[in-house]
Amino acid sequence: MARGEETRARIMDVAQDAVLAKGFDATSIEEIVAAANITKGGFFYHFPDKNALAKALIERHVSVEDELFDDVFARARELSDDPLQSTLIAIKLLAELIADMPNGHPGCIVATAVYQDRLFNADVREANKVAVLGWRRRFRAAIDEIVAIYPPRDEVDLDDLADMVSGVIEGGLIVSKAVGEPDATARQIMLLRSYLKLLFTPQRS
Amino acid sequence: MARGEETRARIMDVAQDAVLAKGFDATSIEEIVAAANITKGGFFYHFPDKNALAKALIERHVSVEDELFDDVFARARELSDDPLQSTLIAIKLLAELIADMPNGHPGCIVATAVYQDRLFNADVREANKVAVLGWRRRFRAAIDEIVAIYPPRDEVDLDDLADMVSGVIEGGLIVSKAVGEPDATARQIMLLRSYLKLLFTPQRS
DNA sequence: TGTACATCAGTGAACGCGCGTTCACTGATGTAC
DNA sequence: TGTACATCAGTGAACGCGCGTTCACTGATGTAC
Repeated sequence: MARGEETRARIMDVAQDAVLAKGFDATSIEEIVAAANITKGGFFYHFPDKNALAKALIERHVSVEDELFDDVFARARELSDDPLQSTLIAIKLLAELIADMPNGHPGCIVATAVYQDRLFNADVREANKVAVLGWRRRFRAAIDEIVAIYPPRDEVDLDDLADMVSGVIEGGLIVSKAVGEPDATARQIMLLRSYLKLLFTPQRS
Repeated sequence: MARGEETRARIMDVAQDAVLAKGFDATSIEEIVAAANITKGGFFYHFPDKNALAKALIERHVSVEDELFDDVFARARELSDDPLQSTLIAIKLLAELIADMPNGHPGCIVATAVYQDRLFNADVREANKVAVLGWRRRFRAAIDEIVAIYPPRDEVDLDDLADMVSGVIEGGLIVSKAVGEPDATARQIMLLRSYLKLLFTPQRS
């Protein structure tokens, strides 16, 4: 990594921790640079203003999650050729990944941005929207493959069903953090898996 | 309403709108008192400090939601004696209530508090935890009634299932706000209803 | 290979503004006798 | 019924601190000839 890139990443790492714990406005540049061992001037060398940091955090978060989803679905595909089975496997792998995080998943930057959107300019809000729509497209594609073989056993809108993946994760994180049960998120994801199983598994008889 | 109570409620109303849109730290007392037509001194007559406002907002939000849930489940119970049917009706009523909100549901104070919990003292975090555990207890009671008659068709933990109600609503709000589709939350709630239907409806044959 | 210059990745001091909180005070309403 | 006093529901000015941002500067590394 180039000389400056390493510092930039360190700034974003400490900023992300703080933003997830206190929100964006309450996270001061002062404390970020202290934790990252640089000066304020150094911060403004990497980011023109505080809003640019928010945008960078969202975009990095999304690309990290995208890689994670790509990885999980690819591994699942290797384990089964059936689209329903491989999706169920992927969701289980995802739950296991989240369950294995030592102090629980740290939370989702997108969620914090949604509840602080009047702080940000249109750029940041757009990045947030694009992120969630990207997840919808991704999961919708997996669902389309399933539906082509297994007709759903209840009337559902497939985009809504795709959104449910993001929704259950986001909601699971909130419940998990509120009650202080780090693995609650993973268990919520397993319930979503149970739903997909019931919805698409053909009726025996 | 007593003379001071009306002012206190007005402070909380304007504060809640601002907190849901910008987060707690970014919501200044200055702007709250401007919107509520009082002076800063007036604010500190009603709340010893800003943390007390947060706690009051959470507690009021929870009691409002509790009343709403009580109402919805009571109305559903009148429409069916069967615990499964009445729960499915209650969830549908809930979705309709949220769908009918003009600009979408404004969001959940509990969610904002979870993602800003380092701002608050233990009091506020405890109020938040109590809120979510209260919802768990409430929905768990409804589920227990169902399970007594209809065995679940997949292996699920009933507390997790109870948490799923809060989770799907919280997650639905985030997705809804992120993509700018006010009725997305209601549609997510209907998917949860679909899950409960599939999970508990006895197999035909 | 050496030298001159440009760029990179910061430092460190200064700025003005808005924030949460305090406090002495006030005018309207309620209560005791 | 009138008066004295207490309480309620605020006002308004002041405070000190920390914030985001700017800017002139610097030392280390890279590049051209």
